[in-house]
Amino acid sequence: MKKSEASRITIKDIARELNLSTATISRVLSNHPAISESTKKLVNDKVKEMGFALDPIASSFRSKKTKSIGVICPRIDIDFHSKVISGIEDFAYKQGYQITIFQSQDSYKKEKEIVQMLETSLAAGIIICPALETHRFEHLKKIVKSNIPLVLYDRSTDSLKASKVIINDFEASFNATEHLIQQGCKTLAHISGNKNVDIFNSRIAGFKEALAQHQLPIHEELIKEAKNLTYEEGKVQAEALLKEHIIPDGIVCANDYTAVAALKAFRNKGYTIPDQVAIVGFSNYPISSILEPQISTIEDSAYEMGRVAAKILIQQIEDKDMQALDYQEVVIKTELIIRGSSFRNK
Amino acid sequence: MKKSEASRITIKDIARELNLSTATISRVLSNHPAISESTKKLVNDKVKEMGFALDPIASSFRSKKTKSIGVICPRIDIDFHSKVISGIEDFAYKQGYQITIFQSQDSYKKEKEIVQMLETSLAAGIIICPALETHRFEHLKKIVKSNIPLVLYDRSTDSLKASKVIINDFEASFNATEHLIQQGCKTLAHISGNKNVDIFNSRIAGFKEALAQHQLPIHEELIKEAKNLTYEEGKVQAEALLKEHIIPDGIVCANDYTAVAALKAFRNKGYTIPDQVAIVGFSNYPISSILEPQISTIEDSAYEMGRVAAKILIQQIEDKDMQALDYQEVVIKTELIIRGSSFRNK
DNA sequence: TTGTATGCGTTATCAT
DNA sequence: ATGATAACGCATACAA
Repeated sequence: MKKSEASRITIKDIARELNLSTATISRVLSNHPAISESTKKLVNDKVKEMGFALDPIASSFRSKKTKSIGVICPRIDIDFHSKVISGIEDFAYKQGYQITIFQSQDSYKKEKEIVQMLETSLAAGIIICPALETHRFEHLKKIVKSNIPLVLYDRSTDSLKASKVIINDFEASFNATEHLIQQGCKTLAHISGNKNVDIFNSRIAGFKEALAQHQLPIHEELIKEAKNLTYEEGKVQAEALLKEHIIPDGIVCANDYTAVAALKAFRNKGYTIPDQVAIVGFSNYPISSILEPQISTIEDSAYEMGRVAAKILIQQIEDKDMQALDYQEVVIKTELIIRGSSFRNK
Repeated sequence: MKKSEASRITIKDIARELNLSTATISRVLSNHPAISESTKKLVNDKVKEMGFALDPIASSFRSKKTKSIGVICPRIDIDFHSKVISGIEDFAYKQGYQITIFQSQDSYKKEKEIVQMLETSLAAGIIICPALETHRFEHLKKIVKSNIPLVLYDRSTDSLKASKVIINDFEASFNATEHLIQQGCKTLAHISGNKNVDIFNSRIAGFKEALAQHQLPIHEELIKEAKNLTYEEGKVQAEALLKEHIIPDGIVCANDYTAVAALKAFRNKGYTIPDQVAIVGFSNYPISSILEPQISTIEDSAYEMGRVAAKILIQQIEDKDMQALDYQEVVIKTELIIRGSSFRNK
C-alpha cells in the first residue's frame, strides 16, 4: 500500500490565492510592523482556511535562527535532573522553544561530542550540567566565543564566563549542620559525594565552617565519600562510620539516599534516631517524606532551577543582537526542611 | 565588545580548495557508492583539516529529512517516564538521532498542539505516551496518514494502527495477585490507578482473573481508585479499606507509592506485614527496596521499554521508503520481585 | 566516477 | 505598505 505524500502548502500558495507577494505573507507571519491591518487579516484568514504553517526548517535555514535549546545532563533518570528538565521544558515551551536532550553519562568525551554537534547545528542556546569528568572547559569556551548563549546549572565552575544557575551549597550545608548543632549534636560526621566535584566540596566546606563557628572539633575521619551517592554506597560509608573510634551523634549527608542508608545502619546497631544520632539529607527526594522517621533534608528547588535556567537562556537568545547582557549568575534559594530524623523534642 | 561571527565553512569552500564540484563533496559526505577511494580520502582529509561539518539545517531543508525524534510524555519528572526517555536517548543517540521532548501534562489539548507542531516540523518520527485525558486519537491517526513513523509506549489503544511498546499489565497484575494467593491470602483488595485508563483496567482484570481462577470471591468494594497514584491518595484509599466491613489480608497496588501508603496505614492499625496483610506494588521504584520491609513489586523495565521504542521507531524511519514494515507491537517482559512485604516464611 | 544546474521555502534587501 | 528578487547550503536529476 502506497501512502500519499501530501505536498506541503507554502507561502507561495497563500500569495497566489490572494494576489500578494510572498514577501507580504512572510511579513504578516512574522508580525512585521509595516503591514496594513486589512491585509494582515486577509492573510491570517487564508492561512487558517488552508491550514498553512510555516516550515520551521526552511525558516531556520534562511534566518539562521532556531527555536531549539540543547540540554545536556549527566542522566535524565536521576530525580534531580528530571525535575530540572521539567522546569526547562515548561518555560521553554511557553516561549515557543523546543528542547533537545542529551545524556553525557558524566563522560567528558561524550559531552565534548555533544557540545560540538550542538555548535554546528545552530542550537539557539545550550543548558548544561557539566559531567563529573569535566575539568577542562575549552569546549564550552568555544560555545561562548561562537556567541551561542550558554547556561550552566547545578555544577558550576569559575573558569568559565557564562551564565549559571546554582544553589548555595556552602550555605545549605552550613544550615543543615548548624541545625544539628542546635539540636545538641557535638560529634558530627558527613557523608559527601564525589570530592572532586565543586558542589560537594562546597558542602564539605559549609559543614566544616558550621563546626568551626560553634567551636566544635572537625574529625576528618568522619568525613566519608560516597562517590555516586547511591543507597548502597551510603550504607558502606555509614558502616564505616560505625567502626570509627568516635561515633558521631549527628550526620549530614549529601543526598537523601545516603541519609536513609545512614539512618538504617545506625538504627540497626541500636542507636535511636534522632536522639542518639540525628540525621539530615539533601535534595528532598520523595522517599524522605515517606520513611519513618521522615528525613530532614534540603529542598533544592530543582524544578525552579530549570525554569530559571530556561528563562536566563531565552533572555540571552533574544537579546543577543543588542548584546545588552553578557552573563549572569542566579543562586536559587534552598530551604532546610526539618523532620523527624533530626528534630529532638526537648 | 563585539563578538566575532565566524562565517560558516561550506561544501563550496571544500570544493574550491580541491578543484572538485560541490556534488562530489556532498557525495563523499553521504557515503555515495560511486566515488573513488582516492577522492574520498582527499575530501575527508580536507574536511578534517578545515574543521568542516555539514549544516544539518540546510541538509534537512534540502532532503526533507531530519534526525530529530519527537518524544511526548505526560511529565518528565516521573520516575517511569524519565527512565523510558533515558532508554530512548541512549539508543537514538547511538543511531545519530536527537530527541526533542515535550510534556503533555496529561492534557489532551496540549498533546494535540504538540503533535500538530511535530507534524509540520518534519520530525523524523514520534514516540508518545498518550495523555490520561486522551480518548480520541484523530491527531495521531493524522500522523500515521502523513507517513510519519509513530510509536506508542506504556499507555496504548486499540483504536490506532501504530507501533506499540507495552507491558502485559493483565499478566503482571495476575502474577502479583496469584503470588499473594499462594502466600495464603483469601481476601484480596486492589488499589488501582485511574480506572478510565486502559492499563489500569487491564490490571484490574488481571487481578480479578487470578481470584476467579483460584475460586476466591471478588469484593468490588475492595477495589479502590487512586487516580494519580500518589502516596497521599494511596493513604486515603488504604484508610478507606480499613473501614470496610471486610478487611483484606492481601493488597495488590498499582504502584509502589500506594503500596507504601497501604503498608503504613495497615501497620499503624496494628496489622503485621506480611503475615496479616501481604502487599505487592508495581514499578519497582527506588523506595521499594529501601523501606523495611522491602516492598514486593513488578519490575516494568522502563529503560528497556524506551530502548525498544526507539529501536522500532528508527527501523520504521529508515525503512520508510520501502514500506517493508507497517507497524508492530512489542510486549516488554515484566518480572515479579518478591520481597518482605509479601513473602511469608512458612 | 564526476560535473552542471536546479530548487527546496523562507527571509531580507532593495526598490517602488 | 507592498513587490521583485536574490540568497541561504545542500542534495539530486541529469549529463558527460
